[in-house]
Amino acid sequence: MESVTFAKALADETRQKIMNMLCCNWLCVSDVVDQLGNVSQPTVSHHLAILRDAELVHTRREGKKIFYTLNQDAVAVCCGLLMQNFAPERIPASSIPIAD
Amino acid sequence: MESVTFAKALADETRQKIMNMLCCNWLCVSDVVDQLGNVSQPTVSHHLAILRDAELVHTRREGKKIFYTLNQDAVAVCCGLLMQNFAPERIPASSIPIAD
DNA sequence: TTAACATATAGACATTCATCTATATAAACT
DNA sequence: AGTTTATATAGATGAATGTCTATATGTTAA
Repeated sequence: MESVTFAKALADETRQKIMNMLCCNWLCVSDVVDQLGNVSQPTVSHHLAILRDAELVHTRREGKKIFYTLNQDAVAVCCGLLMQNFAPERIPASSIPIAD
Repeated sequence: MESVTFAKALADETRQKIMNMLCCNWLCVSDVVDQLGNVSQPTVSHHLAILRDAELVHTRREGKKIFYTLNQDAVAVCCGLLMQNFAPERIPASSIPIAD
């Protein structure tokens, strides 16, 4: 089930902090480590790997550094899925396709 | 952080199955147990308690039975929060309030 | 007031998970 | 080639979590 993977990726405070940092920004691993301040580099790499496996980040290599940014499209799709599954009566009728 | 509680509540397949059953339906605990088929009654009660603590279900007592249904408003609010936090560039401009 | 039924709680157990230290891999520079 | 820098992986450890059985709580009926 796809939405479980998504939920598990979000189910940790440190990971959500990282996602916030990567939202609209490209940061390398050491930047994330510095901005968090209280988590080791391997732990950050571990969290990034979970986000990568869930396809919630984009990656780019630049020399020794590897940059990450949040994949907002994936987040939007997953949130849409959650809405369809768990809040179908709160989706505006205008956004529901007309059957033929 | 509120969105972590939400994500944790969703971060289990059995719990998402239960949420699906309770979406648009009022079911009592034993109904959920029967429909799941492979989980004990205390386990179902445990999952329902987690959903209740996260305020994701409504509850109603009827004699010996206690009925649950999904709180779709809460789901919609939480999904909206996730979108704002993690997909702000995918929110249609029309839905962004105009500053004054 | 017992008995039966529905749900919740307590305690135990195995698994998952977040974190750390130590080390491996990979790239750039001298 | 060897050193430095950046990131990933391996292994260990404690905490959190999902599940079960046994039992307590609460409600209805005889």
